[in-house]
Amino acid sequence: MSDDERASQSRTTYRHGDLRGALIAAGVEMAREGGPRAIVIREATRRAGVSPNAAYRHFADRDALLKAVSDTCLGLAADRIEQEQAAHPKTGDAVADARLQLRTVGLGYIAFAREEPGLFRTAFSVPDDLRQALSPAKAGVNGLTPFQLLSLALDALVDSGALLPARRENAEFLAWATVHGLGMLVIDGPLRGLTDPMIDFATERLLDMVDRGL
Amino acid sequence: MSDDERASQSRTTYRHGDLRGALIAAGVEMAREGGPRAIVIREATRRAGVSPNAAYRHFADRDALLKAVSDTCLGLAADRIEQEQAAHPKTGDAVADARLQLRTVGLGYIAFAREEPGLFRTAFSVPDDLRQALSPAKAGVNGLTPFQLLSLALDALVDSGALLPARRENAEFLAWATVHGLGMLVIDGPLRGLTDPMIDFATERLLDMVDRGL
DNA sequence: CGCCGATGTGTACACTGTCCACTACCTAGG
DNA sequence: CCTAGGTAGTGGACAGTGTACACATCGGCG
Repeated sequence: MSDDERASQSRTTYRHGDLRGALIAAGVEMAREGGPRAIVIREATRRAGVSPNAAYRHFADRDALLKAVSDTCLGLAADRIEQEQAAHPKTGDAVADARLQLRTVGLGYIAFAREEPGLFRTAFSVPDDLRQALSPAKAGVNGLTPFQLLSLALDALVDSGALLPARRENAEFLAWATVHGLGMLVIDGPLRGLTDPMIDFATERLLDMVDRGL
Repeated sequence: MSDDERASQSRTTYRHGDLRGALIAAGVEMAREGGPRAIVIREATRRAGVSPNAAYRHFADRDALLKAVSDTCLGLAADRIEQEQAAHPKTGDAVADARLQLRTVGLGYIAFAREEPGLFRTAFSVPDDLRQALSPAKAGVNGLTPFQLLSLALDALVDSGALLPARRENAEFLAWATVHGLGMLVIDGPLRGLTDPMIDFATERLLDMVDRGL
């Protein structure tokens, strides 16, 4: 019987084993269904089979738990982006590949927002800062954060010659803002009622716009 | 002594006069400082000088109040956009004016996000739908919603010949998503730490991108 | 004038975040 | 091997929240 198994059912030991991780996992699950507002300390401890106050050994307060869950969600976003990139193999043409790499970042990002709106909203429900955009806590399984994946794509674009170095600086902001906005508007902004094909189409046009306008 | 004055201090009448409006106003004030999460029924009733349950005569639950406050915030955003437009008088050149009109929508939108982050977040904290984007509840003092202001700007762009009609369809989504994303990232996303000039610069570049890429 | 529907009050309950004192356990040092 | 001390989890308590239910008050309409 592994530690995980022991932790998930009624445990026999006094110590939990990985309560911090269990609380975050519970938080992710609640966020998946109800967004950031659904993250509730007492419910998380209940799911971890532990008394409410045990959470305070690992998180200063609810906001600290929310922050940890939010970081985890960003990591999941990174995973989704990488999954999209894996689904679009390179062709060998450096320029085309670089442009595709940037496009897949956007596609994966939007896909994550649409597939996991609760997690997406949670990821951005907590004030952040550029200095922390590279924090390993926000990274996916491959150790890269969404911001890093975007930066890499833009670097590749410059390397291939498809983007002038003068236009490279801070291009992250433009690309990110564009795609982020679409994600937000699609999941609970005015674009919510749109059919899937319509969203697909809008996504393509948006990415075209970035491609052309960057 | 006006109704407003009577309502704001300890009232003498049993009836409040405009409790619904007072609760929304209180909600806006709380949202201004603490965002959507700070909107609290009991506190709103306290500020209105009324018992907690009185709110339930006017709102089904907290979410209903939140929704009403959110709509009001959208109206305030519309006002801020119109203010920006008023600050950029027309030149007489139809093409230049149309492009400026679109740009001022973006500028006003971002300005609102930066000046009133709490209200901005509140405006988009409630799931919405395109069918309600024109609802008068979301309109500013001139009766237009932000969405309508954007649509008008795009129409002007087509009329002036600066935008091909084929590209007009659903262009709202692209323009809105772009600017909305920047707003979100600036107020509590990774772009938060940026200095004002940096944000100004990013805004200009973003609007250039839309102008070029639409 | 009297009644009735709309508006506000009072009481109550379940639930939350979080503080405090306490307990069970693990482990390093003798 | 035993003990001291820190770490992790428990139990009880409190203030504050959303909200249901029954009741009080009042303005306007017949």
